[in-house]
Amino acid sequence: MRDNNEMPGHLARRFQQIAVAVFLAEVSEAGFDLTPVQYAALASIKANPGIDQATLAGLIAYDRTTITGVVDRLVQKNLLERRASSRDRRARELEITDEGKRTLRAITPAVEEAQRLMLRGLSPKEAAELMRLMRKAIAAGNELSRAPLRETTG
Amino acid sequence: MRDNNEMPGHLARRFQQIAVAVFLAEVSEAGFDLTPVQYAALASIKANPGIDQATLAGLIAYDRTTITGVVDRLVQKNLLERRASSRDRRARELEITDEGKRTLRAITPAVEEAQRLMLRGLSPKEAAELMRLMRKAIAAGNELSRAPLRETTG
DNA sequence: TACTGATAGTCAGCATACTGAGCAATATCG
DNA sequence: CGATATTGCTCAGTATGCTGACTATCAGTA
Repeated sequence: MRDNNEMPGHLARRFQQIAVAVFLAEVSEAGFDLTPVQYAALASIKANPGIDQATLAGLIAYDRTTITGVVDRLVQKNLLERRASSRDRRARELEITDEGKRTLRAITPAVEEAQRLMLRGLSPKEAAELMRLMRKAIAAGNELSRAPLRETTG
Repeated sequence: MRDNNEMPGHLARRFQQIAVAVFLAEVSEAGFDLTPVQYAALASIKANPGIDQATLAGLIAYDRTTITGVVDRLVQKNLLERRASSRDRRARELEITDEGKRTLRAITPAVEEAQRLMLRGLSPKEAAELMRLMRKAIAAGNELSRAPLRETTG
């Protein structure tokens, strides 16, 4: 069998596994209980008030069915409000609450530290190169997953 | 907010998301129903007959509790046998079945093609560099997840 | 041998992620 | 306008992955 270390799929999973562990550890240490996708959703909603779930899903490249549950839990935690859209009665408009904004501000240093920590084995130049190569591979494969990135907000 | 494209955690998740989608698509097209972890487990057990679950988990860097379910499903599909160890009555020895060997052989080209496809946006040199950098980052963060890689078979 | 600690496996519970299906509402085109 | 296609969201079902707890067993030691 081919060595796992020669399988990009294995390396991708492993790197992401560590990234998630580092994220949760830093966030937990800072006194918060927020997952990576919950953070990404919260930040995107703050930057795009009133965004609907489908557009949000496209912005952070998550499946719509996953976003339903994520938003459920953020609403449960009083970090988000979900209300019916007036323009399109199928859609749900998402708005961050004051508590959501406070949480986002307070948690950001831990998130930044986590991003730094997950690359701690690399020099700054290597870290930049890793990110460039991941971006390039991702761009080429964007349409291959069910949840591609969609850059448009409208 | 920092751009998602500047967050290594986001890029890691996205790359892995595409890697899994490509893997499942290729394997499905080849007529099989096997997930990445199921493939990794099957291949490791073939290479290490009679391995116990904890050692297997260490070899492919999965959590023990995840491996329990994975092995359950592989046994269900008649690709594995799980039996009590004679040396250590806590342990379960894992053995690949003939059908498991046939499946592994038949599925390998699809798996190789998936590994190639998930890097299709990169030149060979870039692909090699991406893998080197992921390996380096992973090595530095190995102990940060609950399921670190353990290279020993004994 | 009795005690203590570590290890192998499982389980309950939770949160992603996916497939496929379904409903309601909107957009499009004849 | 009316039929059709598309879109936004949700749900059921399945499979990872994790935390924390539990049982059974083993290993080391007083």
